[in-house]
Amino acid sequence: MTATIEGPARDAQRTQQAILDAAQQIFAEKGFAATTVRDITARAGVNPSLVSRYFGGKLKLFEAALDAALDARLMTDLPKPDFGKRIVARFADEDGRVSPLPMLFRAAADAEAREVAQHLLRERVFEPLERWIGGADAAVRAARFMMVSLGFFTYRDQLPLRAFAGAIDPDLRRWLEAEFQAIVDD
Amino acid sequence: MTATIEGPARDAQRTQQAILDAAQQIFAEKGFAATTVRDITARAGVNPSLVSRYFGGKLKLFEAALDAALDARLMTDLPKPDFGKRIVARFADEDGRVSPLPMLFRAAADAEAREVAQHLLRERVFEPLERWIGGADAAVRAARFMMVSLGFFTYRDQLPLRAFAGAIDPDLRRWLEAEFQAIVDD
DNA sequence: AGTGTAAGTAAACGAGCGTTTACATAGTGA
DNA sequence: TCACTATGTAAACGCTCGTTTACTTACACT
Repeated sequence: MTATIEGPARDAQRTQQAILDAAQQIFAEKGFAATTVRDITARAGVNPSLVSRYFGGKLKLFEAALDAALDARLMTDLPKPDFGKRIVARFADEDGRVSPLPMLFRAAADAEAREVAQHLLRERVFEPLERWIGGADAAVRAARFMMVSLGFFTYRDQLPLRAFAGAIDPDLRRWLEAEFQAIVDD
Repeated sequence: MTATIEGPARDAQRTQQAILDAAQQIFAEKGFAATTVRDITARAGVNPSLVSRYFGGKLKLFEAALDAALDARLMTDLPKPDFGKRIVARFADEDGRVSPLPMLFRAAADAEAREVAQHLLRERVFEPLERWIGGADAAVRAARFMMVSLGFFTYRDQLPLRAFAGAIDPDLRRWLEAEFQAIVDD
């Protein structure tokens, strides 16, 4: 079937990675609270107790999963003149990998995971973005980015009332591109 | 102490109202999942079993609480030429009453309450707004309203990284006003 | 005044959760 | 080859939750 990497039947490192991978997927799908340890370990094919053993509990596993998913260049690698189109393309046209931003946004709504999510969001997303934007009002522009992103992801993933039957509505997409472009333009 | 309305010590109608009031407050504070039936009934000063007896369960109580909080004129009573400033003032400068919009947004993130929240959001918020805006692209404009509102409330209430130390930042406020105004302008 | 019913309470039920404990087993070095 | 240790499992613990059941109490009506 799958071309699994061979090796000894018991490998703690590989087991931890399997748990981490499953955690990233399921946390992204259902958020922190709705995801159970048994969900994750079932997908990883291991015993639920290993989450506490290897990661110190569900919350620590969540933090580790987010930390692993958070790429340093979430958006600050994009060219500013084309930022709007490029960031919407990255957000809307899923490129396969797990996007940590919705995971962070959803976790921020959960009381238990909020502290972890806020910390990572601040240090790994907001502040790099603020520095990248630069200028006197960089903080306000970064806040605008957070609001538009939050609105987009939440609306698309959690209450798609209209304009999201399959692909995103072209008019809505143009508006989003203009919004994001205006954040980096003068 | 309080000028309570007098009457018989046992009054089913008044008890139901007390539960409903407490439910509105606590659901608005903590969302659907994080609120327990015992939280609500403790504030109402009654027994937890009465939620099932009078409302048919926690979910039905949530629906009733939202339905009671949803004023028909959430925003479609505002004058369009001044819509931006007025809607931000209504959102930002809490006028005391419980705002049902954040309650709906937060509930939409919860799997169990999502159906209820989506239904109410569609029928009582989105569609009236769409009709009020009018024109060919009313649906897209209404979706823009949802996104900006979602972003604002979520950022303000759940991950205030910056620009929300106490009151809203003046620059951010001006941007929000312009965003909302652009939705109703041509 | 006494009785029937509505209103409310107390307590327990059953399920699901994260976590811990006790035990089994595979791999490794002497 | 044999013990030792790392790895993994099974089962249960303790807790919280929404809900149900059995019971008590206050009010209304004759």
